[in-house]
Amino acid sequence: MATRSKEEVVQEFRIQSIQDAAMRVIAHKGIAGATMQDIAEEAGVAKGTIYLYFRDRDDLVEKTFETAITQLHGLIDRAWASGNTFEQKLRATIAAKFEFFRENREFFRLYASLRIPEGDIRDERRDRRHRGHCQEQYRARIDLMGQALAEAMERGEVRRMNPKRLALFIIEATNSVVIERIMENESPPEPEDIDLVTSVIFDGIGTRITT
Amino acid sequence: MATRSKEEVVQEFRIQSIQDAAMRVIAHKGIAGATMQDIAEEAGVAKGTIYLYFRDRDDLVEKTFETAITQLHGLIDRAWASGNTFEQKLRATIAAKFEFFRENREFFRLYASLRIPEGDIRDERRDRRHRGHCQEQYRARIDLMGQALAEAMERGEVRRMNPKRLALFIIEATNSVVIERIMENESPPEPEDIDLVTSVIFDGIGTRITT
Amino acid sequence: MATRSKEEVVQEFRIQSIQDAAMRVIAHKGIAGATMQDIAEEAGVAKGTIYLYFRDRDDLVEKTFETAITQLHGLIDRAWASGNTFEQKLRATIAAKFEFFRENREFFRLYASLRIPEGDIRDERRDRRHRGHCQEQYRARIDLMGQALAEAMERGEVRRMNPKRLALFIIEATNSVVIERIMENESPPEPEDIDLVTSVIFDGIGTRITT
Amino acid sequence: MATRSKEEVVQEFRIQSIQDAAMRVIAHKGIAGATMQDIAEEAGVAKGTIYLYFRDRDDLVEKTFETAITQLHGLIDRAWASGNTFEQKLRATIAAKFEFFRENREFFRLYASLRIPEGDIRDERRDRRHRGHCQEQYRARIDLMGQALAEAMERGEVRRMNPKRLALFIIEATNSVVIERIMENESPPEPEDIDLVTSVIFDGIGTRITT
DNA sequence: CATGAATGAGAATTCATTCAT
DNA sequence: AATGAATGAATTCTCATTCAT
Repeated sequence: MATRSKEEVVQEFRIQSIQDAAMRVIAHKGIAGATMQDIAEEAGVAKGTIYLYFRDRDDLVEKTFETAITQLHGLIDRAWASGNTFEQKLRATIAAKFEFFRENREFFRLYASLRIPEGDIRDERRDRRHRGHCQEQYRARIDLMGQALAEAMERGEVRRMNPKRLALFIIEATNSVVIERIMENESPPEPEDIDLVTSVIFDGIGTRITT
Repeated sequence: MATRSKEEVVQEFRIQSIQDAAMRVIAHKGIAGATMQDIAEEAGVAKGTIYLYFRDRDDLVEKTFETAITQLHGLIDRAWASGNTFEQKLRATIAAKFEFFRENREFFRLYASLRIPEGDIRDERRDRRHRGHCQEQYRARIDLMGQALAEAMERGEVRRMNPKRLALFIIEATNSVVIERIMENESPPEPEDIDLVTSVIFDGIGTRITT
Repeated sequence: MATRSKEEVVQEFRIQSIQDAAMRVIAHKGIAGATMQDIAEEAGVAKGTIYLYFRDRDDLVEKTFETAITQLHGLIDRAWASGNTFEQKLRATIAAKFEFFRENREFFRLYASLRIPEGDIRDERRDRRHRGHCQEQYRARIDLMGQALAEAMERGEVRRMNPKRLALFIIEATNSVVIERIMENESPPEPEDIDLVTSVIFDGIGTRITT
Repeated sequence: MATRSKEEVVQEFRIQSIQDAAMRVIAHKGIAGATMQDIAEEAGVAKGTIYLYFRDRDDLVEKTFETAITQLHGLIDRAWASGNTFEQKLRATIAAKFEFFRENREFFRLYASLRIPEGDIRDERRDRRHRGHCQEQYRARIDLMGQALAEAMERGEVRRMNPKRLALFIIEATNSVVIERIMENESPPEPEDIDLVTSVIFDGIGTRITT
């Protein structure tokens, strides 16, 4: 079994609380506006301390992204596994996202910037940083959903179409409502939004008969 | 006929070429990473020259946003007007977006950041800046689409549901594919993606019969 | 007789109106705060035009100083010549200063900075600039007053003491009231201040008998 | 005994040495000409360090003013208290000023600019800055002297006249000799100048008998 | 380990000066 | 002669990062 020394526990705690602080500050001031000083104050440590646990600012931001995304993905995975049909899975997944962002409003800015990395797209160095992990995770999630869709197509639950494209479409369309709910002052009740999204995704908006 | 003095023409040309440069640099380095020096060099003018045409960095970024978005919206409006049924309009609109971003790849970063403004969400001052115009335009587009949807519902072309929510959903879902195409090295042919998006939006992904 | 061509007249007019503008702007914004743009606008000419008449900013400021001071000194000289006794001359001189600054409130800042030049005291280059002319004029006035005092001492009108030191003292003491009047919102009537100054200078503040 | 932690001592030392550097640089280059870089170099610290102790350039200049003026006023107050008659007090005060400026030649430029603030006289914002403290102190000193004069008038030591006006006159007249001594390469011995000033102020320059 | 004072490279902005028209 | 757009050096201020305590 994994036995961790007291030092390791303390270390992990530090890392986590710094990342939490980073998330809150970034949520408040934006990624560019969040200074190391801000984050250190929010975390209740000295600026220098952050550098004991993170190589530099980029490293902190990246790791903060990853941790939070991993958390979210854990929730989503559990939600996904809970349903039987594709529709059930989708509903549960959307509900999971709603819940996560209800509890972690701060995270939305990190999440939104996940798709569009800050730096130069063509800058080779970036491939080993933000994109390296986060964009990769993003791709992986799309692939996962794509696979699930392909299987649902096999089973006849879902019409046959390009599954990866469809996955992307569904994920982003879903996210749009999540982000909207965060930015709004008051949103419709969650079930209502969940119904709308699943309903449109499954049955479309049209009135004509589908064969 | 358009009567503009030579000075006005030169001025407009300068403004446009600086904005174009800004767009390229922002696309390359991100909004936070784009320095005035970068933009000036890209535009082939001196740093100080930019300040002859834009109050400050924020003003430049904002105006660059606006100009590009206005361009895009012009295209979209024309596309929208070209169709008869809601479906035709939607297809044309998606095609217009594809075309615009095919010609203006740099713009995607500006466009993406439109939804999530930089600074503090709760900061009142932001209301008069980026958000002031761009977020407003974004809202206006959603309202427009919402109205069109409401009318289509009246006509029986579209199922009855919350039209504003649906508008948001459709716009963002559409955008997701647009952005994806930009980030990809090679995408499926445009018509294929247009088909997928319209088809899903209209008929859903499900196989069951809709009434 | 001095015959001036039309060009010379126009030229002098330009020079004068630029200097006037400079005086107003400096009075309003301070020497450091007055930009060439400000002065050009105030003068109703283009920035570049100023450089046709003045070598550079320093030259403009210096010449503006000089012209105004020469004006003031003309007034003072006339006032001085108008009196017979030293006391009469002094009273007339103070009255002249009051009048000049009542009409040219803007000038006070230039005048005040006359004593303490802006740049490095030890900077040799400055000797040929601001100090070159203005400090020189300042010295010359003190010498003049010193000489007048020496003569008054000869005539027994004034006690024997270091005349140059005394001249300095009288000039600055007088100026202090002039500047004060400018900075105040409402001052005592001019004659009152003139009485106070001459009376103190002549008879001192003490109550004991002077021999 | 003064109990200050080591940090406080270091901090005060830093503040003091930066202000000292600022004083020297301003004396050398004038207020407008003194850059943060200059001051940092003179103080032997990095530019950024200054901002750890002063909000911005204005804050540094203002605090430097204040500290030096407070020092000077301390000397003056002690000198003033040391005399019995008004004349003794005045002599001691002048001597104190001479001494202070002999030791702090650099300060004269700050001191001189105290009367004429930099910016727009009518600018309301200035009331909370330079003027805010320093002009206030200047006014306070004049009031103090005015009161002392009023009392001396009561006691019959000084003739009856507008005490505030007189105070202003005496202070500025005195200062004029102080500043002159600084600007001169070689001045008369201090006692000589002190004698001249007190003598003129008390007995005037005239030869006629005062009642 | 933790700290936070110090650093200095780098960013935005201003403005005196030039020069093509 | 007059203009004013363009320039870029110079200035203020910020903030990621280091390192002595």
